[in-house]
This record gives sequence, C-alpha cells and structure tokens, in this order.
Amino acid sequence: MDSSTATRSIVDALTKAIVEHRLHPGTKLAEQKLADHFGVSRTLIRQALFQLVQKRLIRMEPARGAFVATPSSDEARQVLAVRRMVEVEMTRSFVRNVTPAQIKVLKDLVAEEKAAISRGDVPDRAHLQGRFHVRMAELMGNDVLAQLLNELISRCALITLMYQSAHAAQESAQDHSEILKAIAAKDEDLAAKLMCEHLRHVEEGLSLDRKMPSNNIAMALA
Amino acid sequence: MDSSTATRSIVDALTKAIVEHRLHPGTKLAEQKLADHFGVSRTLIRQALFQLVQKRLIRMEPARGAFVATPSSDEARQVLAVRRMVEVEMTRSFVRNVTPAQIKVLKDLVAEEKAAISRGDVPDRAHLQGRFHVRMAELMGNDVLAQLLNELISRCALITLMYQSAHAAQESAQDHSEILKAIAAKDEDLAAKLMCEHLRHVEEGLSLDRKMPSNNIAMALA
DNA sequence: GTAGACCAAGCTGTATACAATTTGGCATGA
DNA sequence: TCATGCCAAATTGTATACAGCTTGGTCTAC
Repeated sequence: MDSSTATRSIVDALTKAIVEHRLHPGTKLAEQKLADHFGVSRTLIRQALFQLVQKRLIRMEPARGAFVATPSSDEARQVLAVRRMVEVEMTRSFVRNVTPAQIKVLKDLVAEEKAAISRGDVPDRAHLQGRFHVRMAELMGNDVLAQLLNELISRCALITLMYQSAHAAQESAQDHSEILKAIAAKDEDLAAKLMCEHLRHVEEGLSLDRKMPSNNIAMALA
Repeated sequence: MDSSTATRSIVDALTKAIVEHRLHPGTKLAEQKLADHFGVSRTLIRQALFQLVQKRLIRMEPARGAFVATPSSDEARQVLAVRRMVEVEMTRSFVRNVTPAQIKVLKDLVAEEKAAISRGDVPDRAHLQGRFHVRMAELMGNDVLAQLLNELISRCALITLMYQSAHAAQESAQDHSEILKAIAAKDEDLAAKLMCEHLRHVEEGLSLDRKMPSNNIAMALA
C-alpha cells in the first residue's frame, strides 16, 4: 500500500468525522486509541494528526496530545471575512460563465441539503451546507480555489457547530436557493450581493454559547 | 523538546529553502539525507514532509520519495486567480482603516525589496517579494487571512521561479511602490485597481521555459 | 478535612528495526 | 551495439521499543 493512501485515508476519516460533527470540539484524540481503531501503528496516526493540525481542525499540545479544535469567536469572524473576500468574487466570475448543466448540479445539491435538514440528519446537513460553495468552485474548473474553499469551509463546520443556533441551518439553505436563482437569471450583481449577505447572516447568527463536547471517539468513527 | 517545535523547525527550514529558491523544483528530498542533515531520525523528517505535501510545496510519489513541487502553468494561473479574488478585496479593506505607521512599515519593506534586487540577492528577493502582501494582511489583524496568503504566496514563489523572467522582479517591486502610494493617498479604487493589475502582470509575465533543477540538498540548506 | 508530596499507570516524542519496493549496474544473448 | 533479465544496494513504508512527561490517585502530615 502506498504511503499517501494509508495516511490519507485516516486524515479523510477524521476530517469527515469532525466536519460532520461526530467528533466535537475539545475531544481528545488519543493516539493509541485511534491506532487500535484504524488497525495501524501510532506512526501513521501521528502523520495524520500533523496534517490535521495544518488544516486547523485539531490542535496539538506538547506532551499532552491532540484535541479537536475549538475556534475562538475571533477566528470565526476572520474565517468568514476571508470567505466573503473570496466567494463574492467567485460568485461574480461563476455567473459570467455559468451553463444550464451547472445550475442543475447546484439545484440538486440544494434539494439534498433541504432534505437532510428536514429529516434532522446532522452529519449530512453539515456536510451538504458546505458542499454548495465548494461545488461552485469545482464547477468553475479552478481546483486551487476549490481546495482552498474546502479548507475554509471545514473550519466553518467546526465554527457553526460551536456557535450557530439550530434554526440557522434552514435559513442558510434558503439563502442558497436565492443565490442560485440570481445565478440562473445571470444577475451578477444580485448574486454577489446575496452571497455577501448570506455569509454575513452566518456571521451574525453566531452566538457565544458553546455546547459541551462528548468524548466517545469509537462511536463517532463507527 | 515538544513535538511541534522539532518537526515544525524542519518544516520551516525546508519551506524557507524552497521559497527562497535554494531548493529547485523537481529536486528529490531523500529522507535519510535530510535526517542526517538535521540530526534527527527519519520519523521526524517524514512528519515534516507530509506537512509540506499539504502546503503543496512538495509532492510524494508512492515508494519513490518526495520531490520539490513543479507546479503546472495551469496551477500557476489558478493560484493567481485566487490571489486576485482575495487581495483586491483585502486592499480595499486595508485602505479604509490604514494608519501612517502601517504605511511606513510597508514602505520600509518595499525599500528592502528594492535593495535585495539591486544587489542580486535571490533568496532575499524571493522572500521579500511575497512579504509585502502577507504583511498587509498581518497589519489588518486578520491572522487567518495572513496565513492563507502566506500559503498562496509560498506556492507563487515556486511558480515565479519556474516561469517568471528575470527582470519581472524589478517590475514587481515597482508595482508595490505604486500600490503603496495609492494606499497612502487613501484612494481605495485606485489601490484595488493597481493590485489587480499587479497580479495580472505577474501572470502575464509567466513564460513556459523551465530552468533545470540542481540536486544539491546540502548546499541549499547550509 | 484539606493540602501537598509521591508514586504508578498511561501517554507522548523520538529512534531504531525490519519488510517491501525501487533503482542502477552488470552480465547475457540476440 | 543494444535490449533484456537479474541481483545488490539503497530507499521507502510500517511497526515496535524505549525514554521522558503528564495525569490521577493515594497516603501522609498538618
């Protein structure tokens, strides 16, 4: 088995668990437990953990271990400020070259998102909420942009888990619908404005009450 | 010694060597040689290499090893497209709240940059060229933005090494001067326009002739 | 009963060992 | 002369060993 794949699959599994809110902020990630779970040695787990540190999804404290990141509200605001810079311009660029097929892709995505919300599926909801934005970047054919946005949005998943009120998810899906409508109408200014407002809504929707973390790693990764 | 620091210092040293053009695209990074150089075991080297993969500064081929990244011209264009999205908006935001002290910081930086160019110091030049942009983000107090820009600019350092013609560096420093002038005049639109044009200049300045890599790791890291 | 010291168990940080794969060169044969 | 096959050396991928630190609890002293 090649190097990348083994470590990478661990990184992906942990990333997914964190983004989908199955591993909560503050949860300790003990190396031996993860090693047992994945059936590998601690060597590979450590390699994966170091990569997650760079993705800002976990933090490592010297001699104490790895913990799921707990972004501060300051960090939350900064991430969203960056997303506004990037995504408003991305939306403009997207509208200029959008095709009907691309609109359909996004439309289906919004439908999935709403379905996940209405059936109360937290992992799917958290995942799909971000996919709308990443998918737009992918459809533009700019992989660098897509990967960058994917990172920012992974961090946002942690942030919304910590700070976002429950009903804000529905509002978010509705925003996506309206943005998509503006895109379909090729109204660049409106789409950009709605995207900007959407991201402001998310920021404004952040409150400061944290939920308590649960520490059941095995269940989260099952 | 704590985990982060040991591995991190290796990551930093290698990042610096790559960004400052002392390690050229395509150079093989043999683990044992790096381990000997840094006086540590391969374990730590591998941890560092995996982090560099995520920063897109190197690539790892299964069972073959790590090599300094050789970004395609497509990737170069995509990175610069993202930088335009981010930095045009960043410039606008910066102008709105800029202070005289901040302008002085950037002014000194441009002076350093020009000095490095005129004395033909390639490492300093490569490093300072990017610092102008990162410093602006830092001065805004948005660490997330600063780190993100730092990553994009590290990749750009590789790109300009591969594709940028020699005299383009001077042009770049001149652009920085003019952007700074517009910022000092608090002319938001002009500063944003100049920043956008600056990044377009960089992109247009890319040609497709690659330089040959040299493989002397020890000298590059000395 | 509380505070502080101390010890054992567990965990992290790093090095080393070993299996599996690649690489480069040499020999062989067309 | 050039292609092919094969073997030794080197390199990567993973596991394991071990030293040092952290943690949690117990025991003692006040």
